Amino acid sequence: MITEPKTLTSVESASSNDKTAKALKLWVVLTRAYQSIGAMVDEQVSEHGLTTTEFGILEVLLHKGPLLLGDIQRKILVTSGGITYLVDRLVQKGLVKREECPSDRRARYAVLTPAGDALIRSIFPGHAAMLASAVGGLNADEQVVATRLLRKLGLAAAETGEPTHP
Amino acid sequence: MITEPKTLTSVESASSNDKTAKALKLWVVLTRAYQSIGAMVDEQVSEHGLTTTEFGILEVLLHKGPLLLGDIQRKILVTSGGITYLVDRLVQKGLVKREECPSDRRARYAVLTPAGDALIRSIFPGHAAMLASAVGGLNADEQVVATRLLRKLGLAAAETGEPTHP
DNA sequence: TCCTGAAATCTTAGTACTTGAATACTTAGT
DNA sequence: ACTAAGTATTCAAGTACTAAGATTTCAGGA
Repeated sequence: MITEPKTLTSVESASSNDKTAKALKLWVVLTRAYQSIGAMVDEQVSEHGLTTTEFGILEVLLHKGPLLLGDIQRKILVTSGGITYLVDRLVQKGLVKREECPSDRRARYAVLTPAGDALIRSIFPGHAAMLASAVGGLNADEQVVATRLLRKLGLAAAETGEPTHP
Repeated sequence: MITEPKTLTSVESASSNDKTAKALKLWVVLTRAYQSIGAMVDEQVSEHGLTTTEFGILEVLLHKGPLLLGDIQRKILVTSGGITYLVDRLVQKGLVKREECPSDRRARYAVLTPAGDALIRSIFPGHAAMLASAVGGLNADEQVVATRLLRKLGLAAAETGEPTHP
């Protein structure tokens, strides 16, 4: 093995290159994994006439109960206009209805209708099973490790991206 | 600690619940991590007047050299109409040009223009540095582990999702 | 009480694509 | 030569949003 002689600056830049190379690689595989699984989710929920975002709203309403639009918005990460538009669509499909908030007349709750409740309950088990199979390339221990690292990664990135308030 | 008595079926379903619960959690944190970092990427490339998809095309052309449109299409996962549309936009911006393929006259290469080459070279270091900072919540060892697990996850999911050809 | 700033939602206009189908041309197999 | 399949393009229509701003309501202080 022959290593090339390096000046100090080239050593520094090599070390920085290694850091950024690792970061780029991590971003690439993160993107690929997300796209692969995301495509499967898209396909499955579209069979039930829903987009993934719509499915996400029904899912969160199923598990958390009625929520203010703003709370849903923050949970699924869309703009304020987006949540209005999405809930409108779900209302048109008869899956969700709006209800007044007694303590704040600006705010509205989104609530599952019986049809919406029935639909999400009928879809959810298959969705969970599909995800279990999609992540089956990792064994249980690996899944736990991956979950821990991704949570840490996501939280740190969210902080970096969103500089602290003034 | 008191544990409830369980029938055999409820034990089985509890074990299955654990499996799907782990899968769901993994999918959630994967999505969050992707969205957090993706938002930062979007913001940075939009400062240079590019969409993330356009940036992805310039990036792959920088690192792989001229590519057939179909190759780019498969790499960035858009439709055939989409790649024509995207390359058209980059041509209009003067960043890319099309060139004939001598060995197959149906096909066209996309090639960076000097302006496109200069642009992507000027953007890329900042992009890489931003990503390095975005994934800085994980130390070097954790990044390596995360990369290995995500690669494995993505490859396995891609196989599950895309059943083998007939 | 009245004002001011901020929060919650809604409205409007626009963007970045996708879908799907039709077209033109080229290559490869028989 | 004929046929089937691959590559790119065009085009119309549609989708799933975002961005920016308007509207209504609330909360707290002068």
